[in-house]
Amino acid sequence: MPDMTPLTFRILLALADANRHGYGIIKEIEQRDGPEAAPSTGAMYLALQRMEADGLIEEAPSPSTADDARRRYYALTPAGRSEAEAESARLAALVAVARAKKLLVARKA
Amino acid sequence: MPDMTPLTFRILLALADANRHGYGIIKEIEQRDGPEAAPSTGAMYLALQRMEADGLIEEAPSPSTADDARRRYYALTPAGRSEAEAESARLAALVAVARAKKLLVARKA
DNA sequence: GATAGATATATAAGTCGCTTATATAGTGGT
DNA sequence: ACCACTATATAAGCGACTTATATATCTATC
Repeated sequence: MPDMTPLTFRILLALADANRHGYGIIKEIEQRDGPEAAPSTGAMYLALQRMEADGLIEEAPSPSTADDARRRYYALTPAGRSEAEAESARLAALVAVARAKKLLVARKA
Repeated sequence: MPDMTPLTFRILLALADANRHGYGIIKEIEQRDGPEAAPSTGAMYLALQRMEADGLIEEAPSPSTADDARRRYYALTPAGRSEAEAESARLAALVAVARAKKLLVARKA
């Protein structure tokens, strides 16, 4: 199995510190990386379905009783966290190569 | 335009410090990341064609007169280098988030 | 100088994930 | 009431990758 898609990793990353719902993940990416980087709703909900089927995430209870009933929250499974860690390490290694080849000027990560 | 594909970035990365030919890039990735991470020949040559059409790379002369005549060498264009730098920065930012969310234990990059 | 295995490039068929578009409906502010 | 925003979902189409196949050269060994 080669590496996961960039969107899959971004979703795992978003869920790493808190359970979130699809639309909330989109908004989080939008705030952090700008509106251009935000995935479409179509991509997001298809990705969530696929990731749940793959056992990377699972549905979680709403964090508040007064929450919007439409929201479907997701949490990382142990497998999902493990995959996220593995991909993080792979990306970190890639960034290290980029730095060695002078593609990154300042040490930012 | 969203982000480039992982394969595209790996190719740009491979060409960042030297001109290389398709098969050589595959072997370089295989040595650095293991046999599982190596792209298929089908993916490689299609990617090279696409990237040349997109102006990210261009064909370069053989580095040696005694070289294998079948090899087609490629070099980064200025646009290709610029894109590689931009994607490197994006990935570095992503790795920084992964580190902040405790997905990376040791500082490796 | 024949054979074998690695090297090297290329393309077709099929799969899969993302884009674009559309649909539906609840929520919150004025 | 109205309207924009929030929220999820699915279908059609496209593009990138996988798998498989084809072809040919190079290098080592016998």
